[in-house]
Amino acid sequence: MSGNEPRPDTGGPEQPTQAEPRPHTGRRRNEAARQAILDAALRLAGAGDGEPVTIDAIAKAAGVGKQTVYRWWPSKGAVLLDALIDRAGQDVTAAGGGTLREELRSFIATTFDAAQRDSTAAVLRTLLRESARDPHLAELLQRYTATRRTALHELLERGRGRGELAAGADLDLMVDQIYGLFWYRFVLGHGPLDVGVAERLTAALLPSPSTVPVLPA
Amino acid sequence: MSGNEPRPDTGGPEQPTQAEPRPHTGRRRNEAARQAILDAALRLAGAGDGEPVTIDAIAKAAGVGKQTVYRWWPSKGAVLLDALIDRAGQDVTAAGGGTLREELRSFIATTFDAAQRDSTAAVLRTLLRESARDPHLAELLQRYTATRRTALHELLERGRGRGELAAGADLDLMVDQIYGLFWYRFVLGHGPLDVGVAERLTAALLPSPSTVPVLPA
Amino acid sequence: MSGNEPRPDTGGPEQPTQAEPRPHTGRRRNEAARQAILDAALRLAGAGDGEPVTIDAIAKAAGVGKQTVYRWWPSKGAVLLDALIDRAGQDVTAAGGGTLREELRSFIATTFDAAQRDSTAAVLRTLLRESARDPHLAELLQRYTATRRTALHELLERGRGRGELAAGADLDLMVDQIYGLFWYRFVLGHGPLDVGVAERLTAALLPSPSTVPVLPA
Amino acid sequence: MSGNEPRPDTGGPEQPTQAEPRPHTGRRRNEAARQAILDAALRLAGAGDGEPVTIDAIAKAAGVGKQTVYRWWPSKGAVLLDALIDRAGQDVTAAGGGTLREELRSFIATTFDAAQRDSTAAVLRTLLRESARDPHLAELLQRYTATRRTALHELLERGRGRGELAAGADLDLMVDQIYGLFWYRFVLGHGPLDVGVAERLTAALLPSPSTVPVLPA
DNA sequence: CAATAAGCGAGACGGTACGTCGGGTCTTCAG
DNA sequence: CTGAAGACCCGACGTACCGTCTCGCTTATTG
Repeated sequence: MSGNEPRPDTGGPEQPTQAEPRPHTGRRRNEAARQAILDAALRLAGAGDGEPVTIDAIAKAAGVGKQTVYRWWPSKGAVLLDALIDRAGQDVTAAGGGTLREELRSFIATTFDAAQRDSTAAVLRTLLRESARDPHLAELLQRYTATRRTALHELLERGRGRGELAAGADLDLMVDQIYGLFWYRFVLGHGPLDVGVAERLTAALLPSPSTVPVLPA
Repeated sequence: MSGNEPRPDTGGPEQPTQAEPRPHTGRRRNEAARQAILDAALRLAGAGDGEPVTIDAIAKAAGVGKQTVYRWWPSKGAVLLDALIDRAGQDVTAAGGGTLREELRSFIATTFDAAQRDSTAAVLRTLLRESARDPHLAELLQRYTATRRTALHELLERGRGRGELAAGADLDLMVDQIYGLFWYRFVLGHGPLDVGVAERLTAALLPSPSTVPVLPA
Repeated sequence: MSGNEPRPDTGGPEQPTQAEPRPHTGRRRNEAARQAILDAALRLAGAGDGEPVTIDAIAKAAGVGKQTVYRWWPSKGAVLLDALIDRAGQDVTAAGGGTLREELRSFIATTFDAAQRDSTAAVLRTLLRESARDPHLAELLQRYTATRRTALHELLERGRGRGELAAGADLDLMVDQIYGLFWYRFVLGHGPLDVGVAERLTAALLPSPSTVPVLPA
Repeated sequence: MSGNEPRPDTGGPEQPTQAEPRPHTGRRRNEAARQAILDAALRLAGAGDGEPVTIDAIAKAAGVGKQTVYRWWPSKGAVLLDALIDRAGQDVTAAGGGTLREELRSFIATTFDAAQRDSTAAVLRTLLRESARDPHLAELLQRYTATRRTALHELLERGRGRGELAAGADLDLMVDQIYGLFWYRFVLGHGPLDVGVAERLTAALLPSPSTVPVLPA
């Protein structure tokens, strides 16, 4: 396949395909090993070739013993999730500072967009796959999605606080409509997840005042 | 997919746990074996004890050779999906004959309800689990969900035809909001899927005319 | 490999590799089917490609249902043995009419020769293979070898009757020395089975009086 | 973690029927597992009940995963052969120190005897069975028989060196007469393999000078 | 001539064993 | 004392044949 470049001190996050020796660090946790594992996990999960992403495969690709993986993560999926958060977690942090409508549309569009990037998409899919088998990962994933829901929920709350949303609006329902549609389309792939959809979804959730006086006077 | 004749004799459709011999049918497919396999699959998947639902287990529980399973279904999940459609598919057939609002609320509530029944829920979860590993099942599952979406889509179309929905309404988006929320909550289990939610979801999608004159004229 | 001898008409003429329809014969045994099965068995066993020679394979190659095989032969090996006897059994019939030494050498040489012919060799090997698994075939094979031993025994007896062998000679032992060496070399293939060996074996068993003093002094 | 009960030297080579846990040895091959596998293989093959001696059965009886068998042996028969050599190989080592006639008779008798012991006979038969299907084992078996032939050949050579055999004697032929008769009778079972036969076979191969005139005057 | 009785091609069936794969635990050994 | 290496036990996988079975057909014999 590809030639083996040295991967000098693992500051470099790129393993070409296989790993080569990395100095032991004695009694303390080897950060380089941790990085190598996360890298390898992302790389394999993101390869998109539908390979099963075995623990053995990750360990081998990272040039690491299986035990070193199990020592620090409880399951394969935990590694993946960790990798995802480490690398791709900050994407949708959705800086505020506009109308609710603008913020929401931006949030949704950014979410859609982040998931479309090939590597992330593959990792997400793999995560879902694995979470089906691994209850532990399922819980981690649930916790992770909870943080995303909370972020969105707070965005909506801020909007409601500014009076841009009816006081009785069911924010949880709105959040789940957004993320539900997102995951549903993401997993099944039967419909687009682009800016247009983000736009229309925003519109559907926040009927424009001119046509639909949802908001109190 | 296939019509189910009642399997008239054999009286009890319940094999307690193990099966008893069943007559050969020569070179024709043995319908009794098919039933036994589907029964066993549902029984095991619905047991809810989180057991992995092996093919060996299904075959053994059905009193059938493994090859007989593989002869007719390409994968474990295909068996489950077939079983699900055969047994539980007709639940949400959404009888018509009311206002769009009533029909929609009923459809959603029925969908939620069907998935809440323990046996169905377990089967659905097992299906998701397996579809993670098995691309073929994933496609089957996708096809199945497509039929459900179509059903819902037609319900909405009829409503629009009766003028109960704006001509420009994005029906696909609405469908995915509904099923998206459903699957999202079903899988993650972070929120309820009860009648109240069905109600509020309906309301969110069909704003009442008094408060929101969405409809023309 | 082996040339295809014509197998002149047989009624059901040439299967090239696969069979074509052959008329049913109603309630009596279909001789054409029998021939087709024996042919197919020999062909497969003699192919030498090391294929396992399945019953299914024989049936398919003969254009015959499995049951038709099982109806007439108790096991795969029985088919092979039957085929072998039918086709190749008469080879070593060892016409008499010389001195014992000449007859014996001829018998041995003919035996060696017959087994060397590629098609026969492969069938024999397959027979041995299968007889290891199939006790029934083992018995058949034993019966068959017994007839060969008897033939050889009678040859020796005739020689002894003519005074060409000591009255106390252990004919059974001699027979087994000959056939033992034959099978041993045939199966393991570590030594030749040619005319020279036949010659030397004969000499070893029938020491010529003139050269008898094998031992020096 | 590692608190396993001692079983300090494994001295007792007999697992009654089922095995008990054995300590891991980390990344080195587990010798205890190897022993357990060989023991189990011999035990099962020697049971004489004609059971097919499955790999699963060996693994289970040895308290070992199937993979551990396949990791070290290419086939079932290789295990058996290994076991045979390990356990029973030294039997016929043919101590020297007599006349050729005595040594040869002893060698043959010992060989016959070893094969008659029930456990060994069953193992041998199983080996033959398996070597029928497994070309790899066939080769191993061939190699093994070659070592036996060599041993016998050397015995004869030593005799010839001492002048007890004619310089032109065809030792290979003699060897194959001996082992040929042995295997022939062993496999077919149509004649005895006892001391008397050993005696007569020796006499046939080494005609005593005094009695040489086999042929009538 | 119809009815009967088999042989026949076909292939599904209940089983058993196969050899492979991946998971998670364990111990050794190099640094 | 860490981390690599990899053997270990386990159990599911999907395949290959086995020998049995029933079907629907064809045809020779019988009544």
